[in-house]
Amino acid sequence: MGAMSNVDRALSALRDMIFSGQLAPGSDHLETELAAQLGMSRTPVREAALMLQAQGLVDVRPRRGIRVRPVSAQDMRDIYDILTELESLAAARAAEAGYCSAELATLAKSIADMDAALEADDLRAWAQADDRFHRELVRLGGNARLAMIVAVMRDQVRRARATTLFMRPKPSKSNTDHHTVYQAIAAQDSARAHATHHAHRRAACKMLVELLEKHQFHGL
Amino acid sequence: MGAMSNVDRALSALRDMIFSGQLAPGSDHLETELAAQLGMSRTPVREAALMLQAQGLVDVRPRRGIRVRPVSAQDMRDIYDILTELESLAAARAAEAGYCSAELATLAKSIADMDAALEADDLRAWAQADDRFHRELVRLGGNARLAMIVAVMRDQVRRARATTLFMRPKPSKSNTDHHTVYQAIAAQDSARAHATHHAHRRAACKMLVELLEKHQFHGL
DNA sequence: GCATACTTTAATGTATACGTTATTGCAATC
DNA sequence: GATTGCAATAACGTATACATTAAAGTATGC
Repeated sequence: MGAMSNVDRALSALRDMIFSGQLAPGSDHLETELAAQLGMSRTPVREAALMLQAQGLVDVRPRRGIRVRPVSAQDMRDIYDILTELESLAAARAAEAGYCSAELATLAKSIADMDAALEADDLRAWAQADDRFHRELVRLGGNARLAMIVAVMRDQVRRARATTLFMRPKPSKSNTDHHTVYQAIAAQDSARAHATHHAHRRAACKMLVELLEKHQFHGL
Repeated sequence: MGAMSNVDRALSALRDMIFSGQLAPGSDHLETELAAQLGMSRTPVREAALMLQAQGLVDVRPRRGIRVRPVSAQDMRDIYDILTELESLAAARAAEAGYCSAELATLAKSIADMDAALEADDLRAWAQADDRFHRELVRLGGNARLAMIVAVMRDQVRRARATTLFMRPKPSKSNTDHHTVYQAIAAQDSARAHATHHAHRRAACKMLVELLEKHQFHGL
């Protein structure tokens, strides 16, 4: 059933450790140590590390160990540039696809959840719902490769987003943006979906980069 | 010096075999066989296969072997959608960067090479120069991640492009497009660089997809 | 004291061995 | 004849052993 190989376990364990900060950004870790920690041999750890390298989460450097890649403000700008274009394209394509409201239910639900979370001042719940919104939006775009790239880019900024979550201004503008994007998609207004989401992402990027630079984070 | 590991050798050998069609799209290949062919053990072949999977060139499927991923017309559309957005963004960013003409020399050279190749009716040379143009354009965009994604996407359509190279109409429009993009970048006209390149890519996509569908390629 | 060449060491890259497991072929049954 | 269950097999996932190699430490000469 649960065809969970050791490589899968290593992958998800390492991802968790990276996102939780248990493996700090910039820190190095030997294959042997990680293998011992995870209770398996070097082989699956090594393979997992290679996959994480392909996803830009670590650098595998001969004899220096597996390094957790820190994310600078410039990295953030680069990543958001990519996210902005690709997610906006997905929004436009979703609008063109002519989904009925039933097919947009998940998207609507995540927006409602965000509103509720904002009301309740529950930022963690808000962030989760925000995640769902963006994932669903990209799924509706109907381009699997695009979805994969976006997922990888989002993973790269996950730590930074989590760290800055409580420093940000209340994301009420964000919520109205999501509403607008939703309406544009429902109305099959491709151009508006694109434009609105594009602006939404640019604003998010600006805010995050300013936060990072203001707080002098070397690498998150 | 030449720090060539077996993994590196396997990677480049497999890439060559995939691009040349020696490993046909859709075909399966056992780790053991490839290892024997490349004169090494399974380990480096396996690691190389995992990397190629991350780059979307193969699927590694337990007990069915390493499958060379075929590219359908729909894949082509998806890939070109991504390429169109990201390369156009790169063009815009390159224009904003304010490069001097010396810094744009490589770009200019590749355009000149394309013109010369077209004049000489040397399509292979034209394709090579076209490759250089797009690679350099993306490099000038200054976003390393974007460059990497674009490279991966281009690799995925490489075979299909090579196969259809001699079926295409003479790419003279393509050359004038490149000129226009170059001029926009040199003039630091970000919007025009973006718009021109965007249109250029959309046209290329349309032409390729029509070719693929007309000739009923199942997967290239 | 400093630089250089050598030794040592430790981590990786690769090969190989082995247990596990999906698939294939075959036989028995309906 | 088709189907199901079982046995055989072959490929993979993983562990481990070994070779390679870069880095660190050490001794030597100046």
